[in-house]
Amino acid sequence: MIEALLERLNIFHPLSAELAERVRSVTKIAAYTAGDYILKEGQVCNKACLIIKGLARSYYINEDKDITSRFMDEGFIITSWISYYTQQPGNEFIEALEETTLACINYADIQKLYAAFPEFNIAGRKQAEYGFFLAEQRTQILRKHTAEEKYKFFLDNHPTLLQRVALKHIATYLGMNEETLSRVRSKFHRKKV
Amino acid sequence: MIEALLERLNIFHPLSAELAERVRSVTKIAAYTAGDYILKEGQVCNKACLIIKGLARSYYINEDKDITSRFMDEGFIITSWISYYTQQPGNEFIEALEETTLACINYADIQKLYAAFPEFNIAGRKQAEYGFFLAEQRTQILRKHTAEEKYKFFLDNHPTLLQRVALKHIATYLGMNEETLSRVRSKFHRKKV
DNA sequence: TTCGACTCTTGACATTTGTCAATGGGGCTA
DNA sequence: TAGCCCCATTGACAAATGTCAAGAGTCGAA
Repeated sequence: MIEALLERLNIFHPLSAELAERVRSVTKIAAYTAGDYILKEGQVCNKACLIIKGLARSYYINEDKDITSRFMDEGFIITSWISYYTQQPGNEFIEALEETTLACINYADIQKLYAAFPEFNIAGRKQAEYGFFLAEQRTQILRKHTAEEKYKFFLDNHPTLLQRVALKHIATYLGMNEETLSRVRSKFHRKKV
Repeated sequence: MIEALLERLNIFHPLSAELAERVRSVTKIAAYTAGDYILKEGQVCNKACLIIKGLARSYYINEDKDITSRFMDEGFIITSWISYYTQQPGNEFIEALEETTLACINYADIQKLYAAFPEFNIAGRKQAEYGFFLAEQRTQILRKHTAEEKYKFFLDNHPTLLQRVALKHIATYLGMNEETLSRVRSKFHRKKV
């Protein structure tokens, strides 16, 4: 399991044997079943986790409503970034949507790795750059004007998620409600036939 | 001028004399007046620039409409991140809104610095982490439901920009049109008095 | 000063999206 | 199999936002 994490880091920058050993020693494997919480509102996100297998969803509560902020699947690194970056309690929940296995490292251990192994900052930089890139992509979807454009963008960018995720969560991810998404879909698919 | 950039990098991680000298040698100062383009649609964003002084706005065209994606002022590092990260042509314009001075380094030179000075990755990591953080913050504004919530969030998070930026640009930044923002403002300020 | 360009505001109306309520289907459990 | 819960869909109506058009104020150039 931990080897998946090491492989991933190796792609960013080859790890020395010593660094690999140190990473191995601080990584913890965690398993969740559908519906389990990986992080709760009000907690500090004090770890970063690679998804080995499974699917998770982050969301927050706004005026009693559950708003999905991200979907994360295999190969993705889970954090609630604002809370992780500031090390302050955040407002996001992260929930497993399927049987999910994670490889996690604590925030404090990650900082120690950065300090002890300067080259580990190369992997850290590339991961942060990639996270930034994904965040900018997510922003694009919210800037689309109409519900139909948003749905189309979602289909283009996350073709596999439609099968794995409840529509009501996709709706809040796209910034609309369940019923609007349902109407857009029926209109959209009628058009295509 | 270049010293401002070095100071900024020093905060992230103290630069060796050699690295500082190298940074100095690849940094170029550029000046723009209000209305000048710093980047145009279709170009590859091949540099990162610290704003020494001034204010800039990034935007893109969607169905003949100009949609503001970010405002950037003193101390901010300008990139069009998706284009910079992928080194592919992007769809963003970046425009100076005031007399603006930048300290710029080319993408290729930045990569060389990362390769030649591993500790430079510490600064790069921290900058990317911070950019990621800001991107997540910007996303929050777009997830607010009503025009009034969005305007309130903008006032709380960018109190100084209101004086420096045309309202029509703030409107598209918040995902609404000029008239809606105008109505929200008149309602909002009536309430407060 | 006068003209024109631009920004911001306001009104009337159209369109889109949200809300509330009801219905049907699928899957799980007793 | 019956009953239940959850999900997705649909309809009728309400609310929010967009569109189009007009007008007032500011600024700078001729």
